[in-house]
Amino acid sequence: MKYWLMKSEPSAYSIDDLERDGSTHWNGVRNYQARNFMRDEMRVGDQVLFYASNADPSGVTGIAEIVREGYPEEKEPTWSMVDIRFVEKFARLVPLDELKTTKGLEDMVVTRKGSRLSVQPVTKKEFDVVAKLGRKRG
DNA sequence: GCCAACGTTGGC
DNA sequence: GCCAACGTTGGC
Repeated sequence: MKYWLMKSEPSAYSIDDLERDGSTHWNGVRNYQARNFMRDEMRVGDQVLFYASNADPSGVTGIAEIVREGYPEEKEPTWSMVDIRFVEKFARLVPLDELKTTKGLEDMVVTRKGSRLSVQPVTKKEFDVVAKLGRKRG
């Protein structure tokens, strides 16, 4: 099983929207590297850290899961999408600041300066550390 | 809203 | 194939 981090601006689509909808199509990704992860590497059951970007503060807000593997967008088949479903909303948002200073997360892509990749791989260890932080009441 | 850090496009 | 111009992302 693989682990991922996917970004969304909460003004566009938040963890609350995902909880309400149950599942959603993850379309609109227009970056080749991100597309290739979705098209080639995601498998049903993979776990996803749901990240709120451009937020106040930005950070991880919960967990989702891949329920449909990469398939082409209808109007622009160059691009791919996956389907995800809601798994869990964290007890608290884990801010980017905290990710940067938490031991064991030094190599997370999202903590690197200038990392604009909206779909990123994370390790199981990183996933577990973040999930533990999110479940802890702050 | 600003702007640095990217990724993409297109002229040459 | 280079690289300047342009567009976008996303932290702040």
